Amino acid sequence: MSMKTKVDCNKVHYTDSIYYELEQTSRLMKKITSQLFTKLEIDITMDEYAALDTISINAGICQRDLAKFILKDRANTGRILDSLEQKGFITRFIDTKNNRLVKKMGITENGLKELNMIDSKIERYLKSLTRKIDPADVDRVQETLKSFRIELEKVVEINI
Amino acid sequence: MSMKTKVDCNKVHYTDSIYYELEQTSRLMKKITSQLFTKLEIDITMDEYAALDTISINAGICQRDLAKFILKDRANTGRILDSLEQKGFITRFIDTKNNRLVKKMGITENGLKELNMIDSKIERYLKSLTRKIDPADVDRVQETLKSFRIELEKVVEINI
DNA sequence: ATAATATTGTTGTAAATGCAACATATTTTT
DNA sequence: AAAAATATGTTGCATTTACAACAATATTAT
Repeated sequence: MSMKTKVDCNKVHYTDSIYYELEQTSRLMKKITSQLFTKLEIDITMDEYAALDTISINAGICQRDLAKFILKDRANTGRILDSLEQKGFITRFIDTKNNRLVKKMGITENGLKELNMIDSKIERYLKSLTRKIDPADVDRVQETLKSFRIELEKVVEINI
Repeated sequence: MSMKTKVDCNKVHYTDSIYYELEQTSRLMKKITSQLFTKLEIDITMDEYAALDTISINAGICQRDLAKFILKDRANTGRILDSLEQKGFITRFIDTKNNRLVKKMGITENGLKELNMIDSKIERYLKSLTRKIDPADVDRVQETLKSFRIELEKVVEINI
């Protein structure tokens, strides 16, 4: 056996790493959710849905803080909010935060209705995805991912 | 305590689900890796890197099969390969698979050199990301993610 | 045999995304 | 007080992406 072959056999590949596994799984999950939204004729995007849910939890949040939550830049966060506002699911108002003028927002009655409607529509579909996995494993993965994400947040340069 | 408040407190939010945790962690990881590629002045994209690694493992793979591996559509897979070929990291050649004409590819000497160079450059940076996490947890998460991904692959409609 | 369907790759296009530049207002520095 | 730096949101643009349409070839159905 040549040295070259031996080295190649023992080589650690990026595509076998947890980083790539994470990306692949996430990409698949995103595609499935997107297909679900289309199939169920949900009339907001997945990003809008995530933003709406975040707003429902953090009432009166300003745009930049929301951007940090949803990991989008300020530009695209603004665009997502334009769409949600135009559809009547949120209201935006000028306020101050640390003596600065900011645009805050809140979910509307219709927005809450839409959010609950989507939740109830997708719940059983999403749950069925993990039916083959031990629920304890699911919880453990979520916990570890969260710890991992918190470590990542310390390292990443966020210029939002 | 009003019923409304009680219901809202017990509400299960999408943004607290493992699906969203997965997306958030993956987005952060991608951003960090991208910043690393810029910082280390690596002159191919992350997608090209993943494709190159996949090609190095699956010599003689055709474009469509590669597309399935890297979860891109045929169009963008072709574009990634155009770039890798133009940089001299892969060679493409016409061949047949099941009696069909296909474009197969292989990694070049320079491509392998580039791949190993990138691997050695990023290895310690990536490893340091999980230094606060128990290695056993990392392995377990990767295993569970893989099982999860395999389940997802059964559900998703892949028209590649 | 002819038509319909399937496989593979490419091209075109519209939407999403990130990034830089800008506008406005406030704080900090000199 | 004037200048520089910071915070917040918007606009413009170049890149990425997904999806549909197409071209070429092979298989299957009628």
